[in-house]
Amino acid sequence: MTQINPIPALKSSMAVATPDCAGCPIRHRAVCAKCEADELAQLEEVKYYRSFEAGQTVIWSGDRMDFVGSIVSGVATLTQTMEDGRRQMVGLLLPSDFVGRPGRSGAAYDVTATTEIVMCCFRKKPFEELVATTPHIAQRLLEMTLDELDAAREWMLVLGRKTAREKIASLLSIVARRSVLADQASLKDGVVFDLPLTREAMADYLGLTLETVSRQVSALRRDGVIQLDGKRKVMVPDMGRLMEEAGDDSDGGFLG
Amino acid sequence: MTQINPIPALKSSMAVATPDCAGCPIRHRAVCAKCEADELAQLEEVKYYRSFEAGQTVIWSGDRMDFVGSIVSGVATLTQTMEDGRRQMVGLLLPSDFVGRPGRSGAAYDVTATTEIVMCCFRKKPFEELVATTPHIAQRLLEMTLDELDAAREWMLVLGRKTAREKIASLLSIVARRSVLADQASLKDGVVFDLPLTREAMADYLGLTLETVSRQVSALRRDGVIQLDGKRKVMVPDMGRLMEEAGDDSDGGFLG
DNA sequence: GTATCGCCTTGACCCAGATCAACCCCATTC
DNA sequence: GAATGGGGTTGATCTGGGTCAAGGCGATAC
Repeated sequence: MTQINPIPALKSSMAVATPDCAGCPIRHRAVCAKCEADELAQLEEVKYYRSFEAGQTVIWSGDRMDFVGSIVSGVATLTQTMEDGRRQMVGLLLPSDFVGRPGRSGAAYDVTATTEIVMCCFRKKPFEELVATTPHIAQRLLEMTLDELDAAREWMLVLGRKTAREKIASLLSIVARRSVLADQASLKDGVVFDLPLTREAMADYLGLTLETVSRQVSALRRDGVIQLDGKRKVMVPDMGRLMEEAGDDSDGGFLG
Repeated sequence: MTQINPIPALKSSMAVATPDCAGCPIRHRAVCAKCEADELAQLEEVKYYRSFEAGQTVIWSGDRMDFVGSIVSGVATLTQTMEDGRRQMVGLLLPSDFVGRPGRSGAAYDVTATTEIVMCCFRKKPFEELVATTPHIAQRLLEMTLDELDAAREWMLVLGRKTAREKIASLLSIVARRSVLADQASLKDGVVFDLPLTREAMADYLGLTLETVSRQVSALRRDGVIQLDGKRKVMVPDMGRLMEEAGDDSDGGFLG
């Protein structure tokens, strides 16, 4: 079961992204300018990068997990599987998202790369020591975990009470918001992004079948809520409209 | 909207429970024996108790929340509501569960007492200062938040992929496990507990209608998985059977 | 007593989304 | 360029759970 890839040499194509480590939990979502330098000094010796190809499993549920880290680029998913094969995705990991659970020895979910990804990892022991001795780090992790908890609870509403069409719109809306933030693009009139998930992965996230996903995506296209360029490139002419379709009661601060 | 009850004098009937504060995040789920005394000394001056009657709202989503705390006795719920009235419960708060979000100013969900409850509260400012200066506290909170995140993700599987019958069995199984732990009762053959939720509340938790909840509860009774004494008292002759009905792939350490 | 109210149950019917099945599209590979 | 295979679409049909409606039951009020 356990399938740990050897730590790969960085490809030259990654060299641009890695020196700044956009997804590093310490640096990117900065804890504290004052102490950041010291923290990094401590961490550099236990920090390393790993990359995975689309479709590869990063770690299986139940396996020992001797690192924590975050996504630098690409998209990964957290999924749970029942004995009879029913699957539910419980998290979508985009760049800057944290992976791993300080204080826990095993992985609780399957982590799978859905695109090629690069992760910034820290060996778990020294990272935990840092957490134990540096209040700001534990606070920062608490902050990030609370964000994840909010996201999980928002998703409970999606899973429990929304229609298939609203579910699709909710997913597109979330991916659009995150992608756009990353691209620093202005918007309000027209957002374009790549959908990094297959129809099946979308179905697993939304608690639907892939056929229903396909039908509802087609319906949203037919109704002009989205436009498609190929299967994966999505254009949203009016984010407000999309968020209405998602049944959101606010724009989440996305629009002016 | 904002509805804060005056802090009530403790009833004599509570006096038994409160001095030890079973639900206190610092004490009950102890952080560290060594420093506990100091922490408590700091906290006592900002710690107080509040009680609410069944049906009362503790705080509304969006309201300012100037305290954090935990449930000492009784049961409360976290719910989210859409504009059109669809409701999804996103958390069930049992004794020892934490309420509130350090570092956040507003409540994210409606918190409602479903039975009479007693909470142990801390004023938020001083609590946050303690968190900022005491690594163990932040770590303990991180630990508790990770537990909640796991629970939320487990619930995503329930909401997204389980049938109505499995959903009911999952809920009964969770409440049974928590109640029994609290009672220190032995088990393996026969568990009895009170279901602190109306059929409607169960429906809101499970993403079902109250009619479906009623039908499936009846079906589980008819099939001998549970026995009912009145509407709320539940007897489970065989926890293993119940967990099979819930579709759980493990007993969660409950048996054997 | 009986009226009222909140909560629950049960039945009849309906529909959103699942299931089953055929087919399309397009990138690889030989 | 034919074969293969992994996504994706679309249609036909089925069904689990929703919706609507009619009581039941026990507690409190008069």
